[in-house]
Amino acid sequence: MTTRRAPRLIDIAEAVGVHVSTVSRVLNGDPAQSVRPELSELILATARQQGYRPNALARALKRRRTGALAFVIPLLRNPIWVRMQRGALQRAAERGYVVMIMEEPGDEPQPPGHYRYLVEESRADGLLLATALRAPAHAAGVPGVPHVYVNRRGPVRGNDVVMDESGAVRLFLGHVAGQGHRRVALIDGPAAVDTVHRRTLAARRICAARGIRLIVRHAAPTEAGGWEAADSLLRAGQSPTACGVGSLNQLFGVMAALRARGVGVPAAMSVVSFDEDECLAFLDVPVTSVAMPLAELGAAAVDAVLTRIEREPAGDVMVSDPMRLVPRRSVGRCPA
Amino acid sequence: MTTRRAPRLIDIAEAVGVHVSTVSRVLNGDPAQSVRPELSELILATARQQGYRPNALARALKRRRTGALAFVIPLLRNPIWVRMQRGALQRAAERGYVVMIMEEPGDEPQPPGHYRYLVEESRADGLLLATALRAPAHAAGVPGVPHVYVNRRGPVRGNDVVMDESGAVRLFLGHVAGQGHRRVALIDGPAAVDTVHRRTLAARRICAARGIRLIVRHAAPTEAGGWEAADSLLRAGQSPTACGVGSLNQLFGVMAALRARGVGVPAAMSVVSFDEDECLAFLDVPVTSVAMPLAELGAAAVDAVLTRIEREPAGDVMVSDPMRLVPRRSVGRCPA
DNA sequence: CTGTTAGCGCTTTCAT
DNA sequence: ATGAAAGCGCTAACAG
Repeated sequence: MTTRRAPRLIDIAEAVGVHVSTVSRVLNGDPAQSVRPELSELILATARQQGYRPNALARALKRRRTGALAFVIPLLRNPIWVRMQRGALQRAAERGYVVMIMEEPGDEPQPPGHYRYLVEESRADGLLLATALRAPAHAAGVPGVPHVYVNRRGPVRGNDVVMDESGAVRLFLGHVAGQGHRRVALIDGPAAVDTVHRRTLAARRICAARGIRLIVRHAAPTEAGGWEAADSLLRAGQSPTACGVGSLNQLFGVMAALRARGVGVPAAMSVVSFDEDECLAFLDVPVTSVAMPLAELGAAAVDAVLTRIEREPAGDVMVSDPMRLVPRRSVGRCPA
Repeated sequence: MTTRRAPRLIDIAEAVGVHVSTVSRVLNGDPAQSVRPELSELILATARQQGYRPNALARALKRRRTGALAFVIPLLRNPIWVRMQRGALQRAAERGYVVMIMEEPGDEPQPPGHYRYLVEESRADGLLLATALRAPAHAAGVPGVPHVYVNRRGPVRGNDVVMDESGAVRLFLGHVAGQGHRRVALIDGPAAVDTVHRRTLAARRICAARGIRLIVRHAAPTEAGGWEAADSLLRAGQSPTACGVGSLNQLFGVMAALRARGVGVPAAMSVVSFDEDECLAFLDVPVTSVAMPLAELGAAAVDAVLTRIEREPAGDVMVSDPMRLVPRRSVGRCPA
C-alpha cells in the first residue's frame, strides 16, 4: 500500500505553468474575475488527470469553516435514530457538508455542553444535539456554539427542531376513542426526556377535553422497562383498555407482559406504538403505530444549524410533514 | 448567541509574555527540551483559564494527521452496528482519535473506493469499511489509503478484521445436533455479503462432517426476506427441523412465516438467531441466539487501522474474544 | 485576466 | 531554557 502524496494546488499550477491563485480561482469557479477559457480548460483537465482533491484542512483553516456538522445521538438501539440520520446525511450532502455522527460513549448522557469541544477545536461548524434532558445538569446549554436540539427541546427556547408530538398523541387517542375506549394508558420513557414530556402533557390535555381517563407510566426505554410498566398497570387493577407505548424497545416488553398475564391483544387491550418500524408487521400480533416524519426532522435540523452557522436570524422549528397512523391488528373495539 | 473567537496559542503567549513556541512546547508536554517549572505552571494556568483548545485544523495541517477515523456502515436497521460502533468509539477515544460514522446514503452500497475522498481531502486518516461486497464492482479495493474491512473481508486478504463466523456456526450446529436434529436450514443474507459467505461455507463443511443434511436459503436482510425464505422452505416440503437465521430483521420474518403456517417453535422447528439482542427474550417464543463479540470487533478494527496509519506491518485479524450461545426457548428436541 | 502577498493557527527545526 | 523563522495547503485582497 504505497500511500502516495496527494496532489496539491501547486502541483497542478506548476504542471500548467501558472500561479496557484489562478488554479484556485478556476477550481472554485470564482465568478468575480474571469479566466481565459482555454487556460481554464487546461487547468480543469490537469486537475482531473492528477486526481486533485482540495485539502479540506487547509481550506477550512483559511475559510474558518470546516464544512462538517456533528450529530450527537444517545446510545439507544432504537431505530428511529437511523431514519433521522439518513435525513440529516442527505440534506447535509446537498448543502456541501459532511456530518459526523457522535454516539454517547456511556449510558449516562453527557450534558450538551460536553460536545462544544468539537466546535472549539474546529472539528465541526455546528452541533445537532439529540441528547438533552430536562435536568439541572443540562440547563447550561451550549452558549457561543451554533447548535440545535433535535427531537428534544433544549433548556431555553430558540434552538429546537421537533415534531408534532401532540399531533401524534391526538392521532393515537382519536383512533382508540373511535373504537370506544375510555380508559387509556400511556407507557413511555423517563419524564426527563422532553419528547416524553410533551407527549404526556398532550395526552393529559386531550384526555381531559374528551373525558377519557388517562394513566401515565414512565419507565426505562428498554424492553424490561416496558415490561415492568405494563405489569404494574395490570397489577394496579385499574386496567385501561388501550395503551400507547413510547418506544419500540418498550413495546416488546409491553407485549410480553400482556401475553404473560393472559391479556389478549386487541381483545382485552388495544396497543399502539409511537415508533413505526417494519418489524411491527411481523409480531405475533401485528402492532398499529404512529409513523412520524423522522427523515424530514433530520433534514430540517441540518437546515436549522446551517442558518445559525451563517448567523442568520432563526427560531424554533416544528417539522410539519404529515404523520400517519399505520393500522395493523393490535387495536380493536373496547370490550364491554 | 455571541460566537466569540476561540483563544489561540498566541493569545495565551501574549498574556504570559512568552513566545508561541514555548507555549506549544508546554501544552504538548514536549519531553525533548525542558521549560522552567514556574513558567510552565503559569502557561498551563493561563491556558486553562482562557479555556484554550488547540485548533485541530491547524494542528492537523502541520502534523499531516487529522486525528480522525471514518467508519462506513451500511444503511441497515440491524442493531449489531451500534454495538460495533460503541467498541470503535471507545477504543478510538482511548487512543486520541475521534471517529466519524458515515452511513451509506442510499440502499445500494457504494464500492469501498467511494470513500477514499475522506482521506484524500484530509478529513480522516483512515477508513473502517463495513460495506464491502463480494462483487466485481467492489474488487478494486482502496489502494493507497489506510483502511481495514470490518466484519467483512475485502477483495484481497491483508486488511480484514473479522469474527469467527465458523465458530458461531459450529456453536449453532452443535447445539441443535445435541438435540437430535439432522435436517438443518440456514436462512441468511445475500451470498455477496462476506459474512454470509463464510457462514454458509462453514455450515456446509461442518454438516458434511457430521452427517447433517443442510439447506441454505439466501434472502434480503429484511423481515420480508426472512419471511419469503422460510415460506419457500416450508413450501418445498423438505422441512428441516432446525434453522439458523443470519440477522435479527430476517428473524422476525422467519418467526412470522412459521407462525402463519402453523409450524410450532420449537415443537416442529427449532430456531437460532445469529444476532443477539435483548428483544429476543420478549418475543412470543423467546429466541435462542449466538452472541458475538461485536464491541471487541469494533475496537480491534480501530487498532488495526491505526497500525496501518502508522505504517507498521500488519495483517488480517480475527477477533478471538469468546462468543456464546444464549439459550432461550426456541430450541427443542428433534420431533420424532 | 493573472501574479503577488499575506496570512489561517499550529509545530518544529535551528539558533541563541 | 527560550525565541526566531519557516511552512503545512489553501484563499482572498490587492496589484498590475
